[in-house]
Amino acid sequence: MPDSNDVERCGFLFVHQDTVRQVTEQMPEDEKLYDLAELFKVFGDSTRIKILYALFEAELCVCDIAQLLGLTQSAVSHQLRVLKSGRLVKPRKEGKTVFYSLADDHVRTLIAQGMEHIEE
Amino acid sequence: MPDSNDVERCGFLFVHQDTVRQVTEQMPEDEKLYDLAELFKVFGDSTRIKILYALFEAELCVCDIAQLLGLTQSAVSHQLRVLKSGRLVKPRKEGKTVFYSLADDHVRTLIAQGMEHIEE
DNA sequence: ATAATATATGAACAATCAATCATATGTTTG
DNA sequence: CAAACATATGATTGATTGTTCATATATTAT
Repeated sequence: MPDSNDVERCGFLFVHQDTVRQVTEQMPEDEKLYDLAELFKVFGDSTRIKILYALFEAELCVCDIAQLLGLTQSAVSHQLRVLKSGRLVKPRKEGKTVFYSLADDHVRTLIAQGMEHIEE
Repeated sequence: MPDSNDVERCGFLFVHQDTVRQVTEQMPEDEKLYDLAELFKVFGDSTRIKILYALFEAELCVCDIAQLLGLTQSAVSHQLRVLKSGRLVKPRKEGKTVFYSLADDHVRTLIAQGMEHIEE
């Protein structure tokens, strides 16, 4: 029987205060959860995934990527902007050309982990 | 100077046929890339991220999650449906109550990796 | 059987987003 | 300087998405 500290709703929640406290305590702050969702959102588009995969093997310029994936230059540029603001790719300017490469190894790791889940 | 096999566009692409071949060869099939994007899309919402975090510590029923996160039962149910179809959570029915828990460890790993990227 | 409870589902609406088109910026070449 | 080229950006549009509200389904209790 729940004691006076317990708020009984749907028969379960708050029946075990310690579990609730544990869940609440380990929950990161809202802003972090929001940022995390934003990060995954960047991965959540097949065009951007393709661009990242293309950059797995080589540094490529915008035009290269567009040709390789059969996309318009504009579409690629817009998506690179998203990837860049998520710090997943980084640009290197060389004259009028801009080469993009993966920003760090988290990109590879995350995609690899995702693939594992898909393929299991 | 590019040889006859090279198609010169924007000055770079197809200048090095081997790089292009390498990029093309390691690129997974379109359907897999699409599925991968779909998976990340599931992680790409702060409500769903919150639900997953709540399930890190404990198996919870729909009503528990709703109360814990200050959401309506309907909203939670709709999102659990998305998480379930992405095989990120699994239900366990007990009478009229349905308890949800994380489907496997990829969820934890992926979120942990994402957090690393956010926090660096 | 009826009421109460927990969850699921369908329709509707506002918000977000990716692609497109047109154009701007910036760099090199003649 | 003007033309050509690589990339970036802004506006628009069709499509997708998360929440809400109302209701349906399923299980338990009276």
